[in-house]
Amino acid sequence: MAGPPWLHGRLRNAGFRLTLPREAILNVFAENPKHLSAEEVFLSVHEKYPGVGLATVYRTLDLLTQVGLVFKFDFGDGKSRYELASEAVKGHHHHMVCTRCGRIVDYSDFMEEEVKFIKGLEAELSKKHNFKIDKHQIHFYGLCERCQ
Amino acid sequence: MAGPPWLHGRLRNAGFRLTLPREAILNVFAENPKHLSAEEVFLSVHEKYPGVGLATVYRTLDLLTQVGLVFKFDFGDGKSRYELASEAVKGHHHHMVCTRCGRIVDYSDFMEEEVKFIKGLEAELSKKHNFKIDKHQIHFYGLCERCQ
DNA sequence: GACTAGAATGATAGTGAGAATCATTATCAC
DNA sequence: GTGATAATGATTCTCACTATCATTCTAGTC
Repeated sequence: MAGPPWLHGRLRNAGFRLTLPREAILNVFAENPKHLSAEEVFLSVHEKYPGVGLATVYRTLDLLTQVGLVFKFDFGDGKSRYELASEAVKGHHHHMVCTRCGRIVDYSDFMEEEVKFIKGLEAELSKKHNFKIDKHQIHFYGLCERCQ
Repeated sequence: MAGPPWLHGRLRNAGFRLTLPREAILNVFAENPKHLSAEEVFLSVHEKYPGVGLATVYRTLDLLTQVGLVFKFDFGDGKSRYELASEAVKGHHHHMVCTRCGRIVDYSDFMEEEVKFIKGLEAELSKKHNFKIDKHQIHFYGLCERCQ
């Protein structure tokens, strides 16, 4: 595996080593840019690299989240989901979650207004409550097209 | 226990029975209007009514959430949290979660602007994606005053 | 008020996501 | 290349929550 310099740099700078499982896991996201659960990542990695264990997947997902390469989401179905940060940034979007079938619909409409609004709110709240905000999540819940 | 008519009505209308555990659990929220985990509710109920089991607490919390008397939140610490809906409505607020100590800080500043903005966004999204939105959650994550 | 269908309960076992453990292996500064 | 030590894989463990089922309680009917 090549080991893209941006990954290498990102990990090394934070004092972590570049290993095959870590590359393999990141590649899964690159090939499948969606909201993946740890289980799904594990199955995907396992196809190409059967040696990679589930524990390593969990550890690596935590690591990548810490380092900021991956975003972690919780949509309330009992399992965390992960998404490549570069994807999320390139096409910044939020999520609508179907409370019946669990489908997650991305939307990127009105993001400019939304981001602008949220950033302003963040600034005000940080100041007033002395809370150092570094991340936000907005989720809409309801019924998707198919489940209504 | 008296059995407040609003509770009685709310449950009966939905085809559910009024039972002591259900009243007891609702009373816990009335006495302690915060974001309680199922475990915390269980311990609280258990003091006055040791007969009420954990399974019933979980079932009842689900029920109350369904009926709309209680809101369910997930702040990403592995356990769901619940809050009396009337409280939440009376003092509509959102949450900031400390990623170090897990503390949850409520804020109700700028709610009017926020609600107005979100409602507009909801309407647009519903129309465009044919998604029937009935609930939203906004969470800010970061470091609280004490943890910075 | 007694009777009854069936909803709700409590005790307990089961499930499943994720964390902890530890001996072994791989990375990388030198 | 070598060695310190970070990372891994296999496994076990934890713990929030669900399923099961015999028993109890609610509420409508008489």
